[in-house]
Amino acid sequence: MTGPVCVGQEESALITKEMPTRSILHDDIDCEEESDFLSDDDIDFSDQSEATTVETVEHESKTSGNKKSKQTKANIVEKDEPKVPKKRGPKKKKMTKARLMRLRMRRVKANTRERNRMHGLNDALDILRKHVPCYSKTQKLSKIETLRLACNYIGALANILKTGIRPDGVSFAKALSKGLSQNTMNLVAGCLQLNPRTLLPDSPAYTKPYQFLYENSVDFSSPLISQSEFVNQCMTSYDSFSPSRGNACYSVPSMNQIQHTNIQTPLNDLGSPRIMSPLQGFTADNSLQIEAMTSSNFLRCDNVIDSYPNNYVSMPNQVMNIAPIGQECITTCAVMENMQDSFLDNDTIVMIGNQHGNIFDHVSP
DNA sequence: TAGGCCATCTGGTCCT
DNA sequence: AGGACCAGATGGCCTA
Repeated sequence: MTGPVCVGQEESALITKEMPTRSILHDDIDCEEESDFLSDDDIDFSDQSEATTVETVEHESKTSGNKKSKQTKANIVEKDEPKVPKKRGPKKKKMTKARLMRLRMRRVKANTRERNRMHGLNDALDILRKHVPCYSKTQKLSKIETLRLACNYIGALANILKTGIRPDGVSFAKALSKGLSQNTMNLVAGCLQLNPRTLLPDSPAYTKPYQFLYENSVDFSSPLISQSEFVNQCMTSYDSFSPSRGNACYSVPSMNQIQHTNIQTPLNDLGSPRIMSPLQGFTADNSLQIEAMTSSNFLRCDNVIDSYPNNYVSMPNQVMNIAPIGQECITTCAVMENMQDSFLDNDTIVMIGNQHGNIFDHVSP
């Protein structure tokens, strides 16, 4: 914690510890008698520069010791400025000692609120840091980099869902790295176990986007697949391409960690398992656990699944229902992965979503 | 040492 | 009157 203030202390203590304010403390004012306080008409709390001007003028007149000069200056001001009718309404209150204290206390409370507000903002940013790829406790992303990376991440994931094409690691990393600093780009590259040079704009590593297709795909011959068969495939498949953790810093839990989390399959009115969208349900913490596969490892996105309450995947020529395939998060992810593979083979654009089109639109179940 | 990042204070504005 | 939000200012810390 930096800064001049000790957070969490009593306000009374804060009064003495906080930095003196320019407009409220007025340490230069002798507060012994009520008459010594200046009224609000004399002190402009809203514009320090104006107050300074008044002080300067008065100082000049004091040093010269000539009342006339002060009057002359006042006359000049009056002549130059158009006459303004006297303000109506209640007269401004005098700056009494009690009022001064109230204002000071109000400022202290406002500072506390502002601190708490910023702490809340930072807490939210910390949560966001954990949800973007390349989360690292040792190399903490700055605020701006976190926001940029999150934007890029959302865009990249949306692109995957929109096109159904799984990008290679370099393409994905490049998409994540748009507008990021060199340090963060290196971090992204490290997390994806890539050479940072491959992320340079003119890198010849991969010339086409999505050139490198992921190899560890599950054979998904039929869109309607039995639960047991699918789960078996998923377990085998995901075990095989679990990332080597190494230096990579992912938003945990990884697939291996969440694959045994039991989540109840929602039931319909008849008590049967409800038909689910491939992006619906099956999460460890009621959030989406899609793993966007890359050439090297996987990335993860959260908190999207609740936005996919519908039961189908639409394609240009067909609507495919996804059977309730299991009670574990991994299956949902596997469905997506396999569907991407099978559709990709047919060079078909996969539209995943609901009647309202936008996959990010929230629809109440 | 300059520059980036951050926490904090502050006053202004808007809203309740 | 008071709270939320915002942006500017300031000073501390860290790193290249």
